[in-house]
Amino acid sequence: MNIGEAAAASGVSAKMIRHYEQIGVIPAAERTGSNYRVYSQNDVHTLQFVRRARDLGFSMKRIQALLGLWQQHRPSREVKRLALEHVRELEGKIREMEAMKRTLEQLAEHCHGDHRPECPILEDLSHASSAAR
Amino acid sequence: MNIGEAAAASGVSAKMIRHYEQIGVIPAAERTGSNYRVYSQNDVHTLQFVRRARDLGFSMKRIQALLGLWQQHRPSREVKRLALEHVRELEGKIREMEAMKRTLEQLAEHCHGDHRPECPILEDLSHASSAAR
DNA sequence: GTAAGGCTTCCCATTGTGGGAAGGTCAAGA
DNA sequence: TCTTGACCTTCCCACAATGGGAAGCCTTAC
Repeated sequence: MNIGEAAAASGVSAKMIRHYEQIGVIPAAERTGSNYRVYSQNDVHTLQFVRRARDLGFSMKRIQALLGLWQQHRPSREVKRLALEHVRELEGKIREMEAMKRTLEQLAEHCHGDHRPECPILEDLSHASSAAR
Repeated sequence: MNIGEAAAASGVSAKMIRHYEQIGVIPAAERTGSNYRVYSQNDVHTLQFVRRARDLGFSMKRIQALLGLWQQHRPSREVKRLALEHVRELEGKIREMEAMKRTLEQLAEHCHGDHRPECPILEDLSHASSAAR
């Protein structure tokens, strides 16, 4: 099948399929005589794997690693390690964002939000001192 | 003072100060005869404002808006609106990431993480069907 | 005067995705 | 057979925010 069909079947845009090929996450597809990329059912499966991993927030680097582990039937140890590393990063980002959110909510709570220019939010921003990260 | 000093005093790197000037978030600094940028205490204050807003996760677009509202003593209504918009976006991202985290933790929990290649994480990725976003 | 360190601009890289242009290809219908 | 529309190709540009580094000018202290 052509790239468009593979894109529809995998949920990865044609643009992205070419990109993944270019950065080496997936191998270069075979070509027809007229230089069209050709995909098999198996390739679509690989693309679905990538898609799902992206949906779970994995970086392309880790996805490449996961793909390798999957296709070569390597020990699950590595897979679990990668996944838990990712979970730890997610946790870090979540905590950061929650701290921001809390700070902003507290500031906004005390902001009248009316015609007056006085505003605890601007107060905070203009007297930088507290730490949110 | 020169850009290096302003950077040290504001916590914004010289590189970033030039960038903010270039994209119009801060006005172009005055120059000395030898083309060095010159900053006042007031400029540093503005940079600190930007820094703090970045720490709270605001996008540069919103920071530009906030700076305008601050410097022109505009009604706090707008400020509050911008802040709450940002909070809502943070919430959305936090929820997304928590969903990913939950999914991954559940999958990892059932992964032996040993020498065997069987792994529920790879199982999930290769049978894409569930939705995480 | 010279050396060190600061400043200037310009280009490149990151991460993941998309838009769009210019041009080749293919299939179906008139 | 010719045309047309839909598809494919590559190449460049964009986003947001940040950093690295090069080449060259300026300043300051010794």
